[in-house]
Amino acid sequence: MIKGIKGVKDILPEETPRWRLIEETARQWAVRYGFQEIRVPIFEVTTLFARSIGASTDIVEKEMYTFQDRDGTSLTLRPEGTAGTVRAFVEHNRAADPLPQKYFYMGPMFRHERPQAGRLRQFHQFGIESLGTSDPRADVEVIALLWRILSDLNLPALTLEINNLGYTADREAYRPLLVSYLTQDVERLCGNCRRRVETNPLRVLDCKVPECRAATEAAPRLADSLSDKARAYFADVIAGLDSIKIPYRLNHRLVRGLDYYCLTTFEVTSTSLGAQNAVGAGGRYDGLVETLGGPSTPAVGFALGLERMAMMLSETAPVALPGSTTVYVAAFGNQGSVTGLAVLEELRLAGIRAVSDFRSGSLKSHLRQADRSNSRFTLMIGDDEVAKGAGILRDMTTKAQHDISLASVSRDISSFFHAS
RNA sequence: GUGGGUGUAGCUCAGUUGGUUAGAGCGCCGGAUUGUGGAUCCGGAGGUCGCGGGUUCGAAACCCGUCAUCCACCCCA
Repeated sequence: MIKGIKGVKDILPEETPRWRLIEETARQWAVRYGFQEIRVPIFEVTTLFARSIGASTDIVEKEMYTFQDRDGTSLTLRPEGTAGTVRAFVEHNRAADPLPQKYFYMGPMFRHERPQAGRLRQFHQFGIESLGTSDPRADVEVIALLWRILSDLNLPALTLEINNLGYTADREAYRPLLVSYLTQDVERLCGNCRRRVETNPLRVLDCKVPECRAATEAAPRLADSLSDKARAYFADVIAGLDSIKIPYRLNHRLVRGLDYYCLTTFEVTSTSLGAQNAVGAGGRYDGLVETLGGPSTPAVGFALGLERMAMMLSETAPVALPGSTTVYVAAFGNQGSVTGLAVLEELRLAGIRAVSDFRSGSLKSHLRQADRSNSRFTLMIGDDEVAKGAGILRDMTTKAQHDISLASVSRDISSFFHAS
């Protein structure tokens, strides 16, 4: 038997209503906030991701699905959505468009990681990018949208954490301070963090290993190295969140994994998720557009993990199953079967939801299927009915039965619906 | 990449210190006087016991390997 690929899941019909609810809620809120949908390719030239996400990140170093095209160029299945969106923005010179550029997207992402609860190799994200606005209110708007989507779905036990990473220059100034502090006694750090001191010292701050947390407790804080401009910007973001009553918690340890973030970073986690507890996260990335060859363009955005949302949704609200079918056509016997097929089609053309189980030969088994399919009515058509030119419409709850002329089924049934 | 748990019917799981044709519940199909559903009763279909070796007179069970899956580390949405 050919099986699906490790870490790649099927979303079966029982689950799709839940997914639709999530997707439609996200889409609806994004549109309400003035975002427009963009659809970008699922694979891109490898250098796009290497350059935007950061060459020394785990994603680029060991998690990308990279392969060669026939002409030898290196292509990669997108591990996240921002790079492709920004590439499209630059490529189509959207910066020249005077309107605020606010996009949302959703779709599959790919990362070669070890599968775990809430972590898959093909997973789905809903993301938004607000391009061209450096006003703190743009940050607030983005965070508000994120919070609204999650709250609207009633997802449990959510916490929004926010931090200020400052400008690149601020981090440049802070980095040596932190490094010299950390190198004082490297022995206290976990193996990973010892390496990080060299490669990406800021990441040491949000290491979960208790020893590392203790070691960094008294470390110099990025907040103290921030420029006045960065502080002022962040203060405005905070004030904005307060004014529209978005609950948040400051977390000076919050350092995002992707290289392109600056100033505002944020993350929403839930305690109901297990180890992979981030539902959504994002931040400002003012330098990225320029890095990718576009004009200097400020930007903020976030991404939501759809399967993590789906996990949480199943705990709280069981989503209604697909709406019940309306008419079950029970066609049996030689003449009945032939007529039934035509009637079935006619009902559908008339906009009526109609089903039938072609395996059933007896009226009894048809009725069982009708019951199982949750149909409100069953239209019974046997040879006798064909001879009479009238089928029998049975209301499955009241068991009342009425003759329906086969010559004008769809019209007669429609009027019958309105009557009942 | 590392560690631990689990692999028996479509699903959830039993299977006693290794012992005959491997079971249950649910689901599925059929029947209970000839064309009327859900309940009940009866019957039926469906399993290479993940796979490959090994130990044994005998393995679903014990040993080794392997694969899959889940959870955790790591990392992240």
